[in-house]
Amino acid sequence: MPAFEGLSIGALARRTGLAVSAIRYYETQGLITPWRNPGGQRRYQKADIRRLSFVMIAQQFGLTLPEIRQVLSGLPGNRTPTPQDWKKISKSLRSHLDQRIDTLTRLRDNLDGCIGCGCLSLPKCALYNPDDRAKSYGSGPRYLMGDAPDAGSVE
Amino acid sequence: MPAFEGLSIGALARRTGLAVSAIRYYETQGLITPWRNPGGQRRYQKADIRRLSFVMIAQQFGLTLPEIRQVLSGLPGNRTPTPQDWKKISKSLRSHLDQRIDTLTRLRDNLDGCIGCGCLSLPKCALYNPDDRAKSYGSGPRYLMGDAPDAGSVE
DNA sequence: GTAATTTCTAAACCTAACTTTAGGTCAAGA
DNA sequence: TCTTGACCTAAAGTTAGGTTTAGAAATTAC
Repeated sequence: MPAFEGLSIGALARRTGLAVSAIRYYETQGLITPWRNPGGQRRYQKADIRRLSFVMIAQQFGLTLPEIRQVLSGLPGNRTPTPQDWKKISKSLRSHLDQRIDTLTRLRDNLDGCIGCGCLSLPKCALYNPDDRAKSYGSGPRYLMGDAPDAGSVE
Repeated sequence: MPAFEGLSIGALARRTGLAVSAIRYYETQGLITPWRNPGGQRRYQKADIRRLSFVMIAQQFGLTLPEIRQVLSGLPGNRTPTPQDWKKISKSLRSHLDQRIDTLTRLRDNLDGCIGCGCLSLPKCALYNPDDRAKSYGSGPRYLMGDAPDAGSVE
């Protein structure tokens, strides 16, 4: 059996279902690091199939590429990852996912409260300034669904 | 009490916490429709505060602007929406949210299965081709997390 | 030994959801 | 009235996550 010469980028693309251009792009983002053959073409380890599959799964879970890079940095750099290694970082994925589910569930419950109580216009509405507001909206508090405290009713 | 002359875009921005530029952008996307004063400046109804708040909430829930436009089209066009109207379209938001939570929960359970059984490299891994794969990856099935059926083990 | 594929790089292009900029107008207050 | 701040339009810029294009070099297939 001949020495393993590495997968070409096209072969890796076929094995993962990714586009060749996407694989090159992931390289620029530090998600995968091929070596080059004498002609300058990229060559990949078989373990990179699994690595890219992990990237795809993590993306379905809503992680950004920088986040995925962070998670992948939990893999050993000096050897091919074992199933135990993958198990470990999969758990880190899982906690990401748990958080997102919690957030959405909390938002849903808040929305239910608003539907139930008809308070859609009140500053004390449960939707007001939930923890999950990502942005900071400039200075001072903001009142979702309608009214500032001093503003009377919405027409 | 003088007639209500409408809110300026700046006033609306202050009341909702949105940037003026965002409100103008939402107009191009058909999410809000101001009228113009004699000088050509935009003027908004007070009910538009609630409308934009709804947009912001729906965005937190992960809807795109076209989707939000669709949901908002459930509001009456000929009169100011009542609390009942808002309640109705909030329920439509809720079903969006339920779907997303279901999808994520299913993905999480699949991931758990993979962590538990150590099958991360198997084509029969629960992560293989879940219903939630958004894209179609070209021709034929794809094998996530590593191996094609004929491919031997990943190194 | 050719011809057909693949791959290479660099740069431009794409969508979503906005923001920023430039140059000019409108409105409100002292 | 004058001046400042708010507003106007159009166009270009921004970020994420890629794709497309162009022209050249490497590989593979026959």
